[in-house]
Amino acid sequence: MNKLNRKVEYALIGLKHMRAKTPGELTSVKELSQTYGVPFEAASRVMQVLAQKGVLRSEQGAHGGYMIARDLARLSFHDLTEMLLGPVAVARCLDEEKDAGCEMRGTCNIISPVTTLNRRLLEFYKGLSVAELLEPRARQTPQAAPTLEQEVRTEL
Amino acid sequence: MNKLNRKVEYALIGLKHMRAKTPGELTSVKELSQTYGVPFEAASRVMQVLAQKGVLRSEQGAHGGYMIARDLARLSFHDLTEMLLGPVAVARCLDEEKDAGCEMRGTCNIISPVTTLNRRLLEFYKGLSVAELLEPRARQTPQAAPTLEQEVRTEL
DNA sequence: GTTATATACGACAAAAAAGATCGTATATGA
DNA sequence: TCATATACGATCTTTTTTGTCGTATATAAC
Ligand code: SF4
Ligand code: SF4
Repeated sequence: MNKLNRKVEYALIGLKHMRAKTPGELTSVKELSQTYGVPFEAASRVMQVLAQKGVLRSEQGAHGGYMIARDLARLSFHDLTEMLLGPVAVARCLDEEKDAGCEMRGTCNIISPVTTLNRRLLEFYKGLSVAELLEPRARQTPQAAPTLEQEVRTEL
Repeated sequence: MNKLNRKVEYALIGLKHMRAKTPGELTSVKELSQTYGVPFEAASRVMQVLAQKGVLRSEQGAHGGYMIARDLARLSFHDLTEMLLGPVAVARCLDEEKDAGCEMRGTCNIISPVTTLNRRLLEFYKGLSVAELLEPRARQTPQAAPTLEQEVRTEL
């Protein structure tokens, strides 16, 4: 349920990688591909979109590459997914971009609940910044393996 | 992005339909199919799962059908999707049920962010009751939504 | 008891979406 | 000029989703 799209994963991989570099240092897609094993063409496409949207800045030529061009704290997870996958649409009848018609639009009794869910989910994604995702608040040593356990522990 | 699974839609359609009936009154899948145009077999499968999980009660025989058997205010959206689609797993490496191996598990740099996202999304879905979705006027989430893990003893 | 109608469920097939790849063009530093 | 980078349309493959079929079982109505 709710499996993340690969494009979003590639974006996060690239952003996290670039975040660790000194400002101004470039990252080529080849570097990402070799380091993390992501498919070159697919990742390249993602970076192109992010550059086009202003999240990254691209440098062409022999030693070109990408660098972060926007404060990730001001980039919500919603913004990211919208750039790559289009607007959040919990049901096909809510998707205005692609005219995905639903055959039971006339008799459907759950458009109201579905609209509610869509709104709530949207609020959730908009309130979650990419920076927050990439850098959890808890200070911790990067190399520790059992970080999964640590991070799952949430303060309530 | 984030399109709802049809199974969940069929469940919501059925639940909303049954909710409007007087207590004790049954609803057959045929009735749902004819009223809303949902495919019979698919919807039938969904209702069977919900009955098996205790959300619905089934009555066999000539004039059989289903009825709601559990307070929907105590059924979170997370519970519903878990019954029908398995646990929320934002990335395939987080899915423990199906052994969906990821080829870049060893080199991946975003397991931490992905885990964070998964946790946050889980919290969101757990805090959203089906009753609240179906009937927006009564916003009564805080009541008893979070601690449902006792009831959802899934043993297969 | 027979029958009509309902759920129960495994297995298969069609459809849709996601994901990866190919081919070619363009920019630019060395 | 050449090697290497991004840019991007088009296409193919794989995976996931969705719907259908066939058969078994339960039971109320007759
Ligand atoms: S079933 Fe109802 S809610 Fe789902 S897509 Fe069709 S119309 Fe929209
Ligand atoms: S890419 Fe990283 S996060 Fe995504 S599934 Fe593979 S290992 Fe998990």
